[in-house]
Amino acid sequence: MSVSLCRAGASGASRPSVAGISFQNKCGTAFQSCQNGRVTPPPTPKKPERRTTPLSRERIVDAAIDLLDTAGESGLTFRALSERLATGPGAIYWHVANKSELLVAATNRVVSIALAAQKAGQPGAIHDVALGLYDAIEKHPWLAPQITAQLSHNPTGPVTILIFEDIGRQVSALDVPASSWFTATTALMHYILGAAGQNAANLARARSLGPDADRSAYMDTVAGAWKQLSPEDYPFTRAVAEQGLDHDDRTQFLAGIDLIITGVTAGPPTA
Amino acid sequence: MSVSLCRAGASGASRPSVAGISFQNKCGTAFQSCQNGRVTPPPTPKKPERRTTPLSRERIVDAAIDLLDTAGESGLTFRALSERLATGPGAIYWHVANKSELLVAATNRVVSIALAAQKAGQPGAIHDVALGLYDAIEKHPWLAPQITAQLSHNPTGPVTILIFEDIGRQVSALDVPASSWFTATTALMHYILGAAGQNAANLARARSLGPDADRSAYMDTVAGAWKQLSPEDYPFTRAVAEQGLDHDDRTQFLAGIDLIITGVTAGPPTA
DNA sequence: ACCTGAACACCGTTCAAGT
DNA sequence: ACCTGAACACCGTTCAAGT
Repeated sequence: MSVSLCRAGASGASRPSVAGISFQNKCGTAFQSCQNGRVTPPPTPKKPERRTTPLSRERIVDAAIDLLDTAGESGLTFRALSERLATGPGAIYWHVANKSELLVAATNRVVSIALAAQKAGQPGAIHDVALGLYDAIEKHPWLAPQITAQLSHNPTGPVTILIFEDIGRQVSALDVPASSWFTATTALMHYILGAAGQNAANLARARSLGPDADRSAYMDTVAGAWKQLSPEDYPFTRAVAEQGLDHDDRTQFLAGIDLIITGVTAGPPTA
Repeated sequence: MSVSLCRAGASGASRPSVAGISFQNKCGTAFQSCQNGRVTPPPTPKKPERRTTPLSRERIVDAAIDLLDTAGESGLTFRALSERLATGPGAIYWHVANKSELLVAATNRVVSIALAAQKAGQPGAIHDVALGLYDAIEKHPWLAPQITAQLSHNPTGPVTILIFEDIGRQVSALDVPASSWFTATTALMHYILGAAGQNAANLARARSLGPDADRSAYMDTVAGAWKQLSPEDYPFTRAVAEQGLDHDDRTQFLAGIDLIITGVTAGPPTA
């Protein structure tokens, strides 16, 4: 009964200990530090001497998302975070158990908002869900790796179920037998996360090459690199580079979605 | 002309500076440390006083893969690595530029071997490629996150091209227009990495729950957790849990592959 | 040419001490 | 109840010094 210290256990409600799954796998993921010399420091609001509003889990998660967006995965640090919140690093641990939990909360927040945006059950609803995630991932480049990691580390966790449920609901609205629901939802989910993550990374890298270079210029660069490959060893990659990489990322993305949906509705080829 | 120090620049050949792509994004990824208390220390061979064979890039990569396999992503440390190699941490930097490059080399090695195993151009060849990657990822649970990260960080890097080329070659052998090659290859690639990564993580977690619990028992646990969800909020996930999660991971995996292939060969639904 | 190992600048996390 | 900030046990990486 008597728990010695409340700590982040107070936030236990948002971390359901679902049915016999023990959370012994408390590893989160983080990108290793990336010392690039001059990364223009984000315009910190002059470090207010002491914070006026009290700390809260919500404010911490807000700040974490902000830091992630502006400074990347390696930018989220308890020290940087506490500086931005005008506290010591220890203070954060009162509201959040550890970095892993913070990352889960941040991911959960962003994904929830992204999925709440779209309407349900209409034709084209799969496109809506897919694009909702696509846009969120483009806006938050750290999101795709995070989601993937949380899918792996905690298949019964909130993020996993949020996404699985949302995509799956659209799949079940399709006219397909229930036996193929799982396969279809899984395939869509992995494609969406993979392709959207790839796109977000491309975009980020395109930007880092200078503000003048846009995405399509960058894609040309990639195609250019591929064209240098030896034709004997890499005939396919060269051929694809030759026909040029698609410059409209969204139609390219949706083409993949439609491909999978076609496969779902067409049914198995042999059986 | 005169390069002051050779260092890992000697290994520059394996790190092609492809066509105008500057490698300023030298971030790799690493899981944060996971202090689980008692992780049975791997049976280190009694720490030989001093190594007899000289260090080499190859031996370092070997040891890195070994460490990754036995101690996980967080287990790969320059200190742990140098201990296993009976050196100081600094010695490794003579043969390898940094941790990122080491991770790329390890990934490249494992992927190369996995893809070299299967025969080309036969019917069912896509299954062979897919299962080759699937098995490698199952054997090396750190592989899927690594491949994904390298896909994102370096789309013209060796790992990316190796996989893209191999899958794509099978796609181009299918009877489909070249215009759909890219979409099909991309969809297959993301599905394979996502699904195989998920499976590897499940397997690892199943094992960590005790050697008695096997994979299918673990899947039952997941399904059990899903059944606890509220029927109003999560009708789909509950329905899927109700019909039970597939216990044969490989057929489940291949079902997804076939679904995508069906979509490819059936052509676009509307256009 | 290759290796050594102390040192540096970071991390996440803890915890006695304050209010 | 909530916060502070020094301290701990790590990291990756560097580099003068050795052979």
